[in-house]
Amino acid sequence: MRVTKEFYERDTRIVAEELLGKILVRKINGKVLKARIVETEAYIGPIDKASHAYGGKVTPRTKTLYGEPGLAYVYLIYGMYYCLNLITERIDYPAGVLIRAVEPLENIEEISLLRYKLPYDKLTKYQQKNITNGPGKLCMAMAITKNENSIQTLNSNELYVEEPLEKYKLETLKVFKCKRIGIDYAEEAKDFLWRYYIKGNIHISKI
DNA sequence: TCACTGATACTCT
DNA sequence: GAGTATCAGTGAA
Repeated sequence: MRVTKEFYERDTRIVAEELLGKILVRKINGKVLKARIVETEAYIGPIDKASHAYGGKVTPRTKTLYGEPGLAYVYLIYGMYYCLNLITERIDYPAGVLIRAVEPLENIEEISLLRYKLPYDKLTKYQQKNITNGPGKLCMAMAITKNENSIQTLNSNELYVEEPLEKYKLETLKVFKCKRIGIDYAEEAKDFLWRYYIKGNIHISKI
């Protein structure tokens, strides 16, 4: 079951928290990749100096942030890496959730090839641990680029979020909150506790 | 395991 | 032209 529009039409912090444990689905080369979302961050433009759309700033890049809930917002960072966000709340309100880390569940072979060009059993322990534990890494591992920017994940069959199947449900889902990462420039906003992760999961980017 | 650093290209001023 | 919601490689412990 795919998550609904109503799921995204709520406070960004609630969406960020409830995305934990959900399944990110990506269809590529005729294969279906699935991964559990284990770490997220909320970005709420109007009140958040760390957001690209702080203070209602509109540029060609941030246009997607103002779009419908459920849209994918993909942007390039540091010239080399992509980051995936899901748009929340409502049209003309620039807010979204950054997916920071996932845990591969299905077609790990394909994920490994996309990420390292090597089969999974050829990876070092270090590579296996680092396969999807960061926003740039999971985009490499699931072939997400700026081509995927502005995809509506409520309609698309290429990229969307669904409820976990019974076998993928976590028995206990302990959520931890802390400060966000990599936004030291954001003054008071850098201290907001808008990063969420599943306690104890080894696939998060940083303790 | 940790701290440091260079790579890299796009976006906005 | 400056800055960036990051990562991998390096070298030291």
